[in-house]
Amino acid sequence: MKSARKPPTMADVAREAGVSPMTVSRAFKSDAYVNDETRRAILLAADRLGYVMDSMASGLSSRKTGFVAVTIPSINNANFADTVRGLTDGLLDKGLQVLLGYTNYSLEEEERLVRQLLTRRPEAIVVTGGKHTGKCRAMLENAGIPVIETWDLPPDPIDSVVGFSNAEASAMIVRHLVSTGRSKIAFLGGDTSRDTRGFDRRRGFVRTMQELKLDATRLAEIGPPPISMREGADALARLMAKWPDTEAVVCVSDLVAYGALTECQRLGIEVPGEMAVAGFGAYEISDICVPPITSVDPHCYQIGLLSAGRILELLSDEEDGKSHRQTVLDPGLLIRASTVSPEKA
Amino acid sequence: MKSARKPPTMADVAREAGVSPMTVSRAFKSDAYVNDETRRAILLAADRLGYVMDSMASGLSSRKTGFVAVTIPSINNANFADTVRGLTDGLLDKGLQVLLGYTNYSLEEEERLVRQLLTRRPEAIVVTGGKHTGKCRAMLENAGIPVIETWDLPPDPIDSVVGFSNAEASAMIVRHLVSTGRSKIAFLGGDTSRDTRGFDRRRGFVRTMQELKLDATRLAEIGPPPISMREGADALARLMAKWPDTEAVVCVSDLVAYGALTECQRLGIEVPGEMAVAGFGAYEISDICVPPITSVDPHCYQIGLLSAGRILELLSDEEDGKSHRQTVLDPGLLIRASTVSPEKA
DNA sequence: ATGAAAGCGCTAACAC
DNA sequence: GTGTTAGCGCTTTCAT
Repeated sequence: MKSARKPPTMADVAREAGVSPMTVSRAFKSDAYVNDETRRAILLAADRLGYVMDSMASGLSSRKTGFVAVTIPSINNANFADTVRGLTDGLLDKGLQVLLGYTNYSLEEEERLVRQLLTRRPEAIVVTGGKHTGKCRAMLENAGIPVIETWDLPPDPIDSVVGFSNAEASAMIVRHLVSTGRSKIAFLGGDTSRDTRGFDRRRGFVRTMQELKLDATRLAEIGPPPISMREGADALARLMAKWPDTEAVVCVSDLVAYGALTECQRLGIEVPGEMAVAGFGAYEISDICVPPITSVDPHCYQIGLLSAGRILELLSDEEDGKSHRQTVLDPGLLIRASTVSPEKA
Repeated sequence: MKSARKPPTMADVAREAGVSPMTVSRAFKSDAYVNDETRRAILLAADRLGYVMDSMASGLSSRKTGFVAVTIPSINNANFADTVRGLTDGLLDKGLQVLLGYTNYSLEEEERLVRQLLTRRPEAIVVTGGKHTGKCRAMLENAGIPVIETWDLPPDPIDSVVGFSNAEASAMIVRHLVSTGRSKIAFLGGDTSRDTRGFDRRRGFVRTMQELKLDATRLAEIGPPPISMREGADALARLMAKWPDTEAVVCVSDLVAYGALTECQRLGIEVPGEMAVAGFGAYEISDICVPPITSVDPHCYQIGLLSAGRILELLSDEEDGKSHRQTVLDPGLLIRASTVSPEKA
């Protein structure tokens, strides 16, 4: 089909309806003053011509593009997808559209992406994480729009924050495992600083183990993110080769945890009898697998929804003064059969 | 931080660098003729001011927004995420940016979304599926840009197609199961016309079973998409309550298949000994779970990559004549232990 | 309730 | 190689 003729403009609609372009413009805004009958006629004319507004031109003129830019590390990740859903849902009625990009867990790619996104003059920008290259941070600071850092609690926030403590998430898990009588506990993943959140979870593990006077050296390396289930399985195999008496594993994500669980099944290690397995992220898999896996729920969707709320707040209020607000979420601990014996559950 | 001052314009950079705005414009295009030294000076001046191009204004003027619009049913789906990755990767060097939206598997939402996306004047649009509301189809036809329908083989395509036969995917699975000696085969999912691809998979199942003179009535209903693993598990339970002698299940997706597999484990049904389980989508889960699940690989990433290629083709060539091209992919059958006994594998 | 004029930030087209 | 002019499609502002 691909009719190469260029689409009709507001002027075309105006001519068709016998009014001025300005009236057409008003007819398309729900709030503006237009005679009901005139509006109806205009909308009809528009329909006849197959007119679709040009929001690029509209944005240029009004200085409101209707975009909210969002960066996530990976599009293929249920956790971040949920956050994006929350954002989209929270912005929908306000006429704001999410402009999404992903960084492949790389700060350099984030810088490139942020520049590209700012090029579209979004009205606000939401980034995952609180660590950025210098240039990237500068761009965000100077963009003149609300900036929300999520999924983390940066020590020196750019503007607003909607996040949680990844270190504390690990601490919760460790305390839970210790309470079930385990002490030879290992951590799988989080060895690369590329995945800052995973790194923090590992730091939280080590710190908490040390606080409890336990051996915090059982750490299995996994490659850079995205981390697959397979890598989780491999990591568990290596772990058991090195420390065969390990009683529990804290995993950087549920995907790793599930991989580890399947590896236990292959190795004939009984879960939770001989080995407790815990994950992070409250992915569906950990709820339904056999046995279900204990996990931490970071409330991904809420992160998005709260970010949207904060954006709307910042966009309406002219309170440039009291910015720098932190919204701290409390991750929930989902205790399941992978860490507690059935009779105790 | 949120400095509310509005960002610098090209004119500001021009002043700072002592040149005309036009020269600044050229300096930012890699191909244009600008003195190397002048360009360097301009880029430096831009950096000093923290200048970031306004591609909205640029797009308005040049009639090239650099957007490729994409609609997928759900953002929380590894298959569609892979297609988007393929698209993004295929468009990256050409300076085209994916503008993503999701429809929640609803044709009405698709219509709303397509209108919103067209508003941004994308240079091409990629939609998932070949079924649309009348208005939506009209908008796509009249947009004057390349339209790619994916993940399907529509009988009456709008423009280009990059897809595969969902019905044939089921046929492959059925033939495989029959070749392993099963005949009492059921289908899980695909009962709602909302999920047109799932529906087609189910149609393919029924048709193939009938062709083979087998009972094609063992069909378990599942609610509207997105379909969770849990729903797959529930469906299997209902199926076994109704037809306890079922020997194999063909599932509308790997998520359903995995849910069914776990339910078998809970019910003490041995897979593949007492029950064969097959899925669709080649999700990672089906590769790593115990036993791994036989699946169909639709080559999601390739769909995206090929769509990107087609777009670049259509955008460069002025061959409006020979449009309507169909690219048909061949899904691969991944035979795994959930349908074949270990000794036979 | 509607219209006219000006301009948003950029680039196409042409001049030099 | 660089500058000038005009204008992309819309909305702001002011007038009526």
